[in-house]
Amino acid sequence: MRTFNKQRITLADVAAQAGVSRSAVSRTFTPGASVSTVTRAKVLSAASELGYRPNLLARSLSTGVTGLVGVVANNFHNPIYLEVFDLMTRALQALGYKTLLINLTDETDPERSVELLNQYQVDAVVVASSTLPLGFAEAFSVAGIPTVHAFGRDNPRAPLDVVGIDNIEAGRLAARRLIACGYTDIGFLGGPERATSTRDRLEGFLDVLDGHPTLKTHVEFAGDYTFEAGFSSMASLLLRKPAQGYFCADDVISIGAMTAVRKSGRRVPEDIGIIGFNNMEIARWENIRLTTVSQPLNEIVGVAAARVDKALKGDANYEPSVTLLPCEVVERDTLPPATK
Amino acid sequence: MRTFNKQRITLADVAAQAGVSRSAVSRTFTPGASVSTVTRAKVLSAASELGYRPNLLARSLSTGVTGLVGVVANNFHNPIYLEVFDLMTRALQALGYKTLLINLTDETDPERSVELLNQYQVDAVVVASSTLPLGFAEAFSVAGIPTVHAFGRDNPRAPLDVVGIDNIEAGRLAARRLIACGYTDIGFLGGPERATSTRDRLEGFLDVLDGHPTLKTHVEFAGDYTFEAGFSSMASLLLRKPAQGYFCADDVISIGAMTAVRKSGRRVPEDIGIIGFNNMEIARWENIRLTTVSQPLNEIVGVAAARVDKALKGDANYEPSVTLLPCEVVERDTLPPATK
DNA sequence: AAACAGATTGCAACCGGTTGCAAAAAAAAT
DNA sequence: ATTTTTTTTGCAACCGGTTGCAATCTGTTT
Repeated sequence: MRTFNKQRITLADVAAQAGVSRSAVSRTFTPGASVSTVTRAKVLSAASELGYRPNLLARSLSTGVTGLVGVVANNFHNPIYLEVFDLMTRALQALGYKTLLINLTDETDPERSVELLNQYQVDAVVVASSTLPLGFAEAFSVAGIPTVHAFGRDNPRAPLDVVGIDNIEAGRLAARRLIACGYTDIGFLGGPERATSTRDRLEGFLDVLDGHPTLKTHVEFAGDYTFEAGFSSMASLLLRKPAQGYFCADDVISIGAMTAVRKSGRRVPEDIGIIGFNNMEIARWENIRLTTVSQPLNEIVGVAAARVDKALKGDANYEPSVTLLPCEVVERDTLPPATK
Repeated sequence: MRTFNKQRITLADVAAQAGVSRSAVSRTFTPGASVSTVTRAKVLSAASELGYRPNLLARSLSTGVTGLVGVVANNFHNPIYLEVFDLMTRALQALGYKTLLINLTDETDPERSVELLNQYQVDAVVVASSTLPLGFAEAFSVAGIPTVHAFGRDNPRAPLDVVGIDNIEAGRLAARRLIACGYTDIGFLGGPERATSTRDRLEGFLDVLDGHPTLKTHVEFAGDYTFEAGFSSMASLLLRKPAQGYFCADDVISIGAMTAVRKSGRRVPEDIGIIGFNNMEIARWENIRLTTVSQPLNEIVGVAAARVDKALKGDANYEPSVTLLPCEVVERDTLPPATK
């Protein structure tokens, strides 16, 4: 059997080698502590000679800080999250934190999740999801874990950091763009009906359309952020009388819908126009070229990481806050040009 | 400023409340330790009354086990990894481990990574990448961290756990399938030329074709696992004399290539056939329907997690081993039926 | 040269658990 | 009822660091 040399050099070893006290060694590795240049040098050379690496665990135990940030996610089917994980881990790593990835796909009980997080001893958690019920982020916060909800929305019940986009405004944006096509019959094809993000976008969408009483409006929910959901929703819409243009809740849904339209013999955008949401990489592909609303992923993640940092650095005037970033429509080939 | 109630109930609190020693409490929470049923009951009730949760950090300090498993990745652009993360986190969570996601996208120095991992105090690491240079996994292993390389290949220099697919055999599989189309001119469109996965697949591919000296063979590298790479590689191939059918290193590359073929006015599979690799979700989409070689993701991840567990459980007859799982081609619409 | 302030150092307690060991208690054997 | 065996318990040391405090060492100031 192979054994791994877990035997590590400790503080005491270095102290002995350098001929100083353990405190001296500790202070050498604690930024801002008081050590003379000569002892520091002795310690440093002894340390590098022995290959000393401080045990972060032990440090955590006395300082009460682990540097672990839990990243909670529950949707591993939408490619957008791969990008989110990439950006998030890099942002956190750059700030000196470690990313504990927690998969809550199968979890329905906020309390159990809190227990999980507490066990994991995370300093903070960022909930990266627009579909996780609000109760979760709330429960984390109530349990005393600094929480920032990325892709979330304001939650008046538990004051916590939220950073995301203004979904209501995004809904308006899409509605205006569809109206600008000259459409008189406009559809909304949402994701999961219960998700607050969907509901907010619908609110903004209807808000704009309410100002145009002559326009007809359809509202439908695909139920899921998947190709199949988009495809079959659109397929069944096509059997009835479809609208002229649709705002879909997600690029993947959009592509499903678009595929259904084309399969029925109709053309996009000539017969039916489609505008998506997220501007994921696929949307740029030559065979897709989806007109879509883009959210500033990079900024959202950056702000989320910065909020975590601020909360943990014990900034005296830290207060949970809500940051809503603007979206914009990126023009491609699935919507006719704006004319009005 | 908001403060978080980090003040936790400790062993001592519970001991006092229950009227027993701290050891008794500790033992109650240590499976297999010696406690009488009556004290256990006292402790348990005191604990739940106070809401006691053992501090895993402190436990780790004395036991030397953290339960943290580092998952190292460096490619956040291929959707396949989202699925990998999903499966991996769930598998590890199910075994009681926590997933530390480590993004090595920007890292080129194995030594620095080892330092990172050591700091992170992980019990083990699973390298989830086919493109990370072998030196990394090797360095981890040499540093004494149990390492399993998922999607890796045998590395004679450092004996470590490897679980993946038989890329050579996968190359043979694809070659045979293309030959069965009756093609006389067959192409290989690889990913990054240096990646061992690509090289192995090419080896198997050529191995089969060597047995058919009458067939013409083209070898090309897209260089990157992206749509654009596939698109532009194929576009430039089309300017010269393209082969009749191509084995592409990845589904995303395949889709790029397929798009280029169609854009040039040629048809898939009538004019040019394509077989991809990975069988990712997109490959199933109605507008893609890519014939492709599927790798058993679920099994790979499952085995990887199991190996980690075995190494950490201190199984006496644990030995690093290489597990190569078989692939299979899944038939869809981008290759003509097999006739020979 | 004496007095004093500031910088450096080491001691020892602490973070919150685990565990070897010997004493105490309970159960079994004589 | 006494001795032996087994089980339970608490003490105290330990895991590897941090840190308040008092003691020591410097370097000034007078």
